[in-house]
Amino acid sequence: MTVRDAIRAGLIDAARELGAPEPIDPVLERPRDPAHGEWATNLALTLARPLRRKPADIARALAEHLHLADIGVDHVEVAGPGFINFHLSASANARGLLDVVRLGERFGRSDVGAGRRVNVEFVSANPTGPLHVGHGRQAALGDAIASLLEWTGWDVSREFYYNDAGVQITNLGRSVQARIAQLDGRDVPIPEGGYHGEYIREIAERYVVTHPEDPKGADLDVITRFAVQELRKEQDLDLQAFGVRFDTYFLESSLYTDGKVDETVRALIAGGHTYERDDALWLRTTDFGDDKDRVMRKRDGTYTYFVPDVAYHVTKWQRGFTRAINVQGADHHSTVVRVRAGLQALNLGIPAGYPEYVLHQMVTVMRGGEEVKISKRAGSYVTVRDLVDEVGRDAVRYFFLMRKGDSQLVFDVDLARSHSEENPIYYIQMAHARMSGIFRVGNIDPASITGEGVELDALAEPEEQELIKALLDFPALVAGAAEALEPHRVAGYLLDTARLAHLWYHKHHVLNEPPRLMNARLLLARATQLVVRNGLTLLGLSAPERM
RNA sequence: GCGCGAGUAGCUCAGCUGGAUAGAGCGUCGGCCUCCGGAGCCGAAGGUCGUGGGUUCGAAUCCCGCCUCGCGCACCA
Repeated sequence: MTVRDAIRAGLIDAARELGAPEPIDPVLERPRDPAHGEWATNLALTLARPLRRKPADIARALAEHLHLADIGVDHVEVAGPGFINFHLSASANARGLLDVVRLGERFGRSDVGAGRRVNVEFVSANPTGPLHVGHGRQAALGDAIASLLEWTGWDVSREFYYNDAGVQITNLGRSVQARIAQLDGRDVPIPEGGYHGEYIREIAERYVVTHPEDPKGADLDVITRFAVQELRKEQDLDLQAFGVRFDTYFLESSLYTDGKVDETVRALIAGGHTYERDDALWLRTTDFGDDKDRVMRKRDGTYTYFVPDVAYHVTKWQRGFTRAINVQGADHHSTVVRVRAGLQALNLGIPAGYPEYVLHQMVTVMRGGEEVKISKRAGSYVTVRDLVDEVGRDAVRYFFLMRKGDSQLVFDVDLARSHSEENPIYYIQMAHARMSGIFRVGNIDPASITGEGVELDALAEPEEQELIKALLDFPALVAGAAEALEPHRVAGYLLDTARLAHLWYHKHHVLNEPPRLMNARLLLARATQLVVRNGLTLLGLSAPERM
């Protein structure tokens, strides 16, 4: 039992003695000001109304009923409008370090997920071009969210959905076909809505080489399949460079070949929320909160994109994912209501909030103080691989994760590639490297640090007490970030913790101190190394031993 | 016009799901350390949290109106 849990239990008992109504759920938080102790609760403030007493009186009464000396609470004080502050002894605060080294790489994990299955879909780029910076943000975000869920006990499956059917794919094939014709000396323009990038020309060149039987590019089907295959290969290389792996690649085309789309349409019609108008088939999505109804089947007999989308999500449900999370760019937010409406119209017992969406805003790239213009149509844009090649995988991933998805992200290439302490990823990794350096220089195996026999009250310096608090907060932070699906909290936490680690390292020495002090500080160094490493690992970042 | 998101220090952004005197980095200013260096340390200034109401013991956080910016508003995905 942690000190925090013990305080909580004591508060519940004390509140009960005062006649507080059940359930009693005291909130314990870290006071902003270290002078307010290690923990504080607003319990008295929340009990003021039901008990019809002044908060400060309740706080004093609670404090009198608390018996916490044996768990290391040095003293308790009532402050402000009725907060109760708990001041721990140095050793009580540091006791948690023993858990850190005991749990090692597992410190920070928890089990709220209880092994339930969750599907995390992200990137899902159309195979019509290389992955650009927006996909990069999504790859980093999706992978980190998946990782957060794993850390909190979920059975996670990472999924990539390929839109390899539809108009855009047709445009891709025609674009390549036009380039083949141009190679053949004919003046054929890129069709309207087509793709102009240099990579299209390269695919055309490869097609001609690998398909000697079709030098004029007559077979559009074969060309299209070839182009999709080539681009998928390219995207795989992009993802590989980024260190992201998927468990499942789901092809939209399979929904057609397996009859899932027709099946879904029949089920939607049977569900009674469809109607015919103007030679088209409509779904009454307004029954489920949409602002207007949507066409399912167009006049030309083909389906609109959201029909296969619904069919796709039915397969997720049928594959046993009672929870599904989609990470997408905010420019796709109009699909949210439609997909959910489609699923509701099927009457399959799928919850109304299924699937969950994490939408992220746009990315702009800055280099030399100027914005790098991105234009997909003109074929000039920064790809994920360009970025990884230029600044390294860790910097790219961290920069994409350090802002919350809701805010637009400015990617400063110059900062990302700099090896200075202004660069947050460098600064964090340096903290880890420094801790590792202590063990290297001292010729001590960090894994041998168990904390056994360490005199914890030796860790009495303010920098040590602050660092310890931060380290012990890691599991709660991971749990909160996972619940909110917000990896940026981990990124920010690592930066804050690294700062505390550097401050401690600058001011105090570990090696060559008297044994009592050295052993205690080795424990702290080991715990710091582990927590920073665990956080980096969680975000898909490396934790170098030296830099 | 409608929907979603954002608006917090000069700049880039946090703010732990409603708590105490709103924080960090960079930048600015002042001081210190330094054999070497793409260095380091300490301190200070800097805020009507876009704005006007509301909810309550208490609001940057929740609700409503308005303003500004971004993204969407196709029988494209």
